Amino acid sequence: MARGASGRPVTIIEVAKQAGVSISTVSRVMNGNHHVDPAIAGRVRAVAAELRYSASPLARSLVLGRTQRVAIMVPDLENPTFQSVLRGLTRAAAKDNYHVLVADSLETAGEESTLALETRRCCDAIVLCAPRMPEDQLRVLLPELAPVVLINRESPYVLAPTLTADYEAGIQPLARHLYQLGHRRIAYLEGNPDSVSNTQRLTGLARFRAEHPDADVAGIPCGVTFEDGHAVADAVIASGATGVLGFNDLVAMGLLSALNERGVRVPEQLSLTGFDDIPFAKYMTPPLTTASVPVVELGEEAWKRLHALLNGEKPDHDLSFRPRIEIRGSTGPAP
Amino acid sequence: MARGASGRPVTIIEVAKQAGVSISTVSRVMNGNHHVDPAIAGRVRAVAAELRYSASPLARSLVLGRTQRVAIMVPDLENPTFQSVLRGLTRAAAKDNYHVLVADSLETAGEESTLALETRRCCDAIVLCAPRMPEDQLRVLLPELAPVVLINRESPYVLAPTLTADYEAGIQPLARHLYQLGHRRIAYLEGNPDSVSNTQRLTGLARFRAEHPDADVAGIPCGVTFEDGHAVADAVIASGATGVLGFNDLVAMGLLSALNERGVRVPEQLSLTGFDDIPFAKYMTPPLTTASVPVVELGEEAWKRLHALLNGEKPDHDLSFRPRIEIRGSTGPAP
DNA sequence: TCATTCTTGAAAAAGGTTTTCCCCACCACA
DNA sequence: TGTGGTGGGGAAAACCTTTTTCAAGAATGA
Repeated sequence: MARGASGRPVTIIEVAKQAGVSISTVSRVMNGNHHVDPAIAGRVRAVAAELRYSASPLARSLVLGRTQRVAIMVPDLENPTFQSVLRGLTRAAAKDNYHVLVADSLETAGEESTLALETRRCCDAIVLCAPRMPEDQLRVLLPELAPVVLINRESPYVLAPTLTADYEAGIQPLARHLYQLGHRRIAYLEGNPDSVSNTQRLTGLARFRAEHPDADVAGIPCGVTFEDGHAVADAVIASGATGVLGFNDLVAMGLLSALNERGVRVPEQLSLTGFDDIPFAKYMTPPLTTASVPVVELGEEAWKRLHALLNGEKPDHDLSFRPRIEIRGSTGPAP
Repeated sequence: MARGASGRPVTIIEVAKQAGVSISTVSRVMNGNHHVDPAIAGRVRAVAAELRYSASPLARSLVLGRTQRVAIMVPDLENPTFQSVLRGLTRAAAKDNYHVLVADSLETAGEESTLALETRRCCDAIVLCAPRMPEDQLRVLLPELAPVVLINRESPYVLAPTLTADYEAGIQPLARHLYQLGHRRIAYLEGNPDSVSNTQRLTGLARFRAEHPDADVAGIPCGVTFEDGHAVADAVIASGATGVLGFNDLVAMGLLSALNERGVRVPEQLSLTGFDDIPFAKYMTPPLTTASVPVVELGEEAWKRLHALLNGEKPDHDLSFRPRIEIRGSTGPAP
């Protein structure tokens, strides 16, 4: 930080003194106010540059009532999905001169509301990813958080811009894809039972089951991480399923890894799908058949809505991204 | 945010009025100052709770001169390495009630200094990852940024806590590992020519060459991403190398993917190593031999030093993590 | 010359808190 | 009863900026 003669950060007062003008004038110049003599403006700017002055964001925030900062709370910063949302948000916000504060709730369900509120106080708005927060808790939280954009879950009670991936719609083409390949015994590796996105997938699978009564779709409790997927390999094998729908790419990759260790060949003996299309999915061996969710764009769209909200404009319509099936090498004809 | 009768956020003044005490007393109570009558303190706390008052972080920051916030600037938020550092930093800082601001410089070399300075002004300290910033630029930047912790590059001129991975030392066991497996024609997929970490690897390889004059180590210009690794497959094959050292796991995985497409079997026809041991490396098929760098801990250690700096304490010694070789399935005997 | 417009300055309010300084009351001791 | 000390509480300064108000002076046009 630029320090003045006093050794402390240089303030607007010193610039004013040095330039021989009033504080008002410096402020007017720095904020692009028109009614100021170009000659004086030039001098002020020169002095400001020489002193390396820039207004204290803190003081500015206080008087302006905005911090040029938004936050995002994610359940797990380790998850590539949220990393991508964060990236999309950060880059989009940066273009409008906003910074992004990141909060990792670590899925500590009890603290999520508190953390969100506390984080929200430091900035102008917040993006909330809380897939497992109980509905009634969300309901009281959201109004306190406004402006807020919700990601990956809807709240029927409160009006907040919401961006989702349509997991219910997305899982069906994957199941149908397996079905068309001849798979009749299908296993679904379940995510967190109390997460919205897991419920949606289950609903989608129920539809699929209704369409295809001859298919047997069995749920296997699993989880959301590599390790979870890795751990259920034996259960999968024991289930006799020939096609497996992973809750997400991570569990699919974990399972794939465990299957390799056990000598089970994919897709010859077992077909496997993921969900999300994280960057690594297409580089697996075999490349993972999955449903792609444009998470980076989700982050960007979140910013658009936040930005609109912050400017008192009406945000764009809610968006539900329809996952797009990406057929790759991890699925093949049923044995 | 809790809003008072006026519709605006409730301030310390309203609490004072409601409790029939002065502003000072409320402040003292809220900050745990001892010299206050327990009865009054109780009343103040009750009123504060009822009004859902909590002090404005902005105003607090202004008067306290600290924001309880630190920043991290990374060259590319898409890179799993920096994601992990961010995660380690965020979680460690959260334990001490600090928030983390994230800035993605996007490797726009020209703007890096400006972005860092601007970001730094919003918070109390910053973690800098700028592997490609020219030395002289870093030299003038660092003093301006203090308190600052440097990640993955040292600056010989300035005293700032520095955390690095010893890429020079780390690449040698990988090369030796290939050598011991009989590989004599070895290719190194180069990262960014102007990045410190690439230079260090080259130095390490020079050492290896000196040790093993009969080994032929050729550099192949590549890059740092999946796509870069994927793109050099033909050049690698044309080089006649039987062992390949990737700049990092990403290029190794990209190359692996391209080799699979071309029917080149790993490790039977070609052995391949990565660097970093990102979470996905061990789930590849075959699992990637690599050198593991504890990036999450790097983020945590960065926080420790930042925290010390912020409290006027002497930070722990600089740390250079010696990468640990992880031998997995992607390397095997030379054909 | 007069009226109008433009530019600048001075001063103050506002934003919300912490902290320093001071005062008052109370207690103990002489 | 007077004095010194102590502990608790209030007033005000400080943090730094933007914005508003008011006034004064200069320049311009009629």
